[in-house]
Amino acid sequence: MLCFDKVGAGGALKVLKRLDESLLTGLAPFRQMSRAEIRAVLDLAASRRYPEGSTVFAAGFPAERFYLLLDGTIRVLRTTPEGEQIVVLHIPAGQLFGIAPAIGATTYPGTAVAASEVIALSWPSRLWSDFTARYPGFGLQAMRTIGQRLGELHARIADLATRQVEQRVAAALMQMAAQGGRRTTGGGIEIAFPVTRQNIADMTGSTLFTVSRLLSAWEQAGLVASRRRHIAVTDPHRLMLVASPPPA
Amino acid sequence: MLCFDKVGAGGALKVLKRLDESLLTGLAPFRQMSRAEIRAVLDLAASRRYPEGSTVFAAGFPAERFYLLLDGTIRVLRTTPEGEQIVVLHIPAGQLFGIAPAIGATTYPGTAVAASEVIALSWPSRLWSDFTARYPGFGLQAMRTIGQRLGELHARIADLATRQVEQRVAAALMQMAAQGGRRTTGGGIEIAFPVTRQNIADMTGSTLFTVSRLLSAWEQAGLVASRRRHIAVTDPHRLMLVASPPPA
DNA sequence: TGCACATGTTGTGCTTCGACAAAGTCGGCG
DNA sequence: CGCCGACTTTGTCGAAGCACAACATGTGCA
Repeated sequence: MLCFDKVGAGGALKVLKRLDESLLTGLAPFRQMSRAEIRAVLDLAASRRYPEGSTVFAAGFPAERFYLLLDGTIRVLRTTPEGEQIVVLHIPAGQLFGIAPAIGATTYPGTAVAASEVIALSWPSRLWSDFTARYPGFGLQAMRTIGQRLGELHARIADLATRQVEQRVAAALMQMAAQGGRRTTGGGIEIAFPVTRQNIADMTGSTLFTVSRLLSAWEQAGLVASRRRHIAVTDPHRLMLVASPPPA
Repeated sequence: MLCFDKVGAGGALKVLKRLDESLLTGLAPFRQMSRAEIRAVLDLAASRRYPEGSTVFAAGFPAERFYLLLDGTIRVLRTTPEGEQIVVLHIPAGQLFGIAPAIGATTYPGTAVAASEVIALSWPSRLWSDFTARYPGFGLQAMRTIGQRLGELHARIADLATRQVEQRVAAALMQMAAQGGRRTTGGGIEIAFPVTRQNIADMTGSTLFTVSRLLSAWEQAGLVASRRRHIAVTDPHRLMLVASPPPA
C-alpha cells in the first residue's frame, strides 16, 4: 500500500480522497491504465507532504526520483548565473513533474518549490523505463504534458518579448487563475495558492513595485480583489482585455 | 532509395555526402541503430530542398509529417494574437523537427521557416509510433532533443525576464555563433546562416533600431564584424562579457 | 546600366518602468 | 499585549530603449 511519510491524518485523508476520485475520473497519467495496473504502480510510490516554500528538488542535482503532484501547486524556478531567480512555470495538481528521465536527462533542469502545501507521490527514476514500457498510456500522457509545457513556454517567450509589463502581469494572473483557480461567488476566480507581488514580479520579469501599483489600480477599477498573499480575479473578462487588448 | 524531390545535383550531392558522413559518425537520431535499420528508415523518407525564407510548416496546421534537418538552419517562429512574430529558437542541421507526434500533438505548435537554404528529409507522422517502437534509440534521441529545447526555452525566458536588451542581443549572437557557427581565420566565429537586424530584434524582443545601434557600437569596438545579413563574432570572449558581465 | 526595393544607419523626442527611499499594515509568536 | 519580520504601498527620479522620420547603402532584376 501507499506509505505515508510525514503525512498527518488530514493529509492522508486528502490523498485517499483524491486517489478515490482519480480511480473514477482518471488522473491524467493513469488514463488508459486498469485499476490493477494503477494499484501496482501506487504500491511502488512514496508519498510525502512538502510544507509551503520547501524545495522538492533543485536544479542541477541528480534526478533520482520523479513525482506526481496530488495536491497543491509546484513552482518551477530557474536561477540565472547572476543569482536572480525567475518563475518558469506553475504545475497544477494531477500532473507529473521532475520527469527528467523522460527527456533523457540525468539532472533536474529546474528547481521545484512548493508554492502551497503540497502532497506528492514519487518513484525512483530507474522505474521510468519500466513504467513507460509496461504502460504505454503512461508514457504517452507524460509526453503530452511535456508538449503542453513546451507550448506554455513558447507563449511565455512571446509574451516577454512583445508585451508591456501591464499586459504581462494581467496575462500571468489570468494564467494562474485558469490553472490554479477556484470559482468564487459572483463570477470571480480566486487563485488557490499563495502569491506575493514578488512572485508575480519574478514571473513577469518586472519588479515588486510595479506589480503593486498595477494591482492597486486594478483593485480600484474592480478587476481584482487582493488580500495579502492572495489574489482573486473578480472581472476575468475585463482583465483579459488588459492582457490582450483588441487590435483596434 | 532516397527520392529526391526538386533537389538539384548540388543538393543531392550534399545530401549524399552528409548521409555518408552520418553512416560513419552517426546523426544523433540514428545513433544506436544499425546501418540496415538506418537504410530501412531512409527508404521511407522524402527529401526536399527549401529555399531560404520558405515555410516548411505553419503553426496550427495538421502535423502530417516530421522532419530531419540535413543541411541549413530552421527558424521556429511564433505569431502572437496581435500579429507580431518572434523567433522562438533555431534548429541546427542534424536534428529532428516538427516532431509533434512525439508530444502527442496533432498540429504544429510553431511555424518553421528556412533561415538559409535547407535540405530536409521527412516522413508521414503515422510512421512515428512505428519508428519509436521498432528503434528505441530513435525515440530516446528525440526525447533528448526535446529536453534540450526545453532547457533552451527556460534559458530564453530567464534571459528575457532579467537581462537588459544589450545583454540579450549579445547572448543571442553568442548562441547563434555557438549553434550555427563556422570558425574564421583569427579566432572569430561566423554565423553560417543569414541574419537581419530584424531577426535579432524578433529574437530579443527588441527593435530593429536598437539592434542596429548595438551592432554598430560593437563593430567599432572590434567585437563583431557585419556585412549585410551576415555577422561574425570577432572577439567571442569580450562579447561573452557583454552578454553576462561578471558580478563585480 | 539603372531602377526598385530591401536592408541598414542615425538623430530627436517621449514613454515606460526600474531604482531607491520611506513608511504603512498584517500576522505570528513569545 | 507588544514586538518583529514579512509583505505592501506610494512618491520621486532617471535612464533604457521604443517610435518615428529621414536618409544611406547594398542587391536583384530588367
